[in-house]
Amino acid sequence: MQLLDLVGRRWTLRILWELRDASLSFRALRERCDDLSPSVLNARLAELRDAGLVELGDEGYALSAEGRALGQHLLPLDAWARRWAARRR
Amino acid sequence: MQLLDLVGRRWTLRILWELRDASLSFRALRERCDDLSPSVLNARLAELRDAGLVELGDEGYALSAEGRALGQHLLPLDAWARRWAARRR
DNA sequence: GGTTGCGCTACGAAAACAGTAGCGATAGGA
DNA sequence: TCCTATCGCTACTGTTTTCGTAGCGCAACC
Repeated sequence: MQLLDLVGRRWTLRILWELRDASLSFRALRERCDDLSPSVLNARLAELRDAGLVELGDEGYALSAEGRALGQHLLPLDAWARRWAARRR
Repeated sequence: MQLLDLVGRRWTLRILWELRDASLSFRALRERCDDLSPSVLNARLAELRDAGLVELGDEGYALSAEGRALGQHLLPLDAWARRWAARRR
């Protein structure tokens, strides 16, 4: 799947995840992502904006309609991940 | 989510994806993944085995029961990804 | 004994990422 | 008007990760 080319890179999924239920400014987003380098954050945001999944509005960065749709499909994955994480400690 | 630490790295999702419906030998898996370096493949496989998602059997590498469960949750994501990829060309 | 395929390692070169400082723009208050 | 604060973002150096390639040790087969 071509989604892997986009999402199979460091920070990409994390950024989508952090934006899942709120708009965040560049700096706030950076803090949420363990203070990753602004250069990398900017590169990922450019890719995600280019892919039409994220957009920059008045209230900062937010998921687009498509980004939210993708986020919805991530939720069951998260539910599974939580059970998996709990199981393997 | 902690799954991101594992899956949010290059090749990890791709490897799971290639194993989704068949066992593959180390070398066959390597070919499917655009001939990625064996060192990286080995590192990812070690992580995935450590996470209990992949195991090495007589027929090569294959998803474990948990790995298959995760794969199931990837299918709707793939369906969405296909539509998304078609939409944005 | 030679060939074939297996999982895997070693190592130098290239690319990605981290860490930190700071720019230009905008807005608000003294 | 100047100071301060915050915004998105760039620049630059050093470390870490990944790539690319060669090849090892092992087993099976002829």
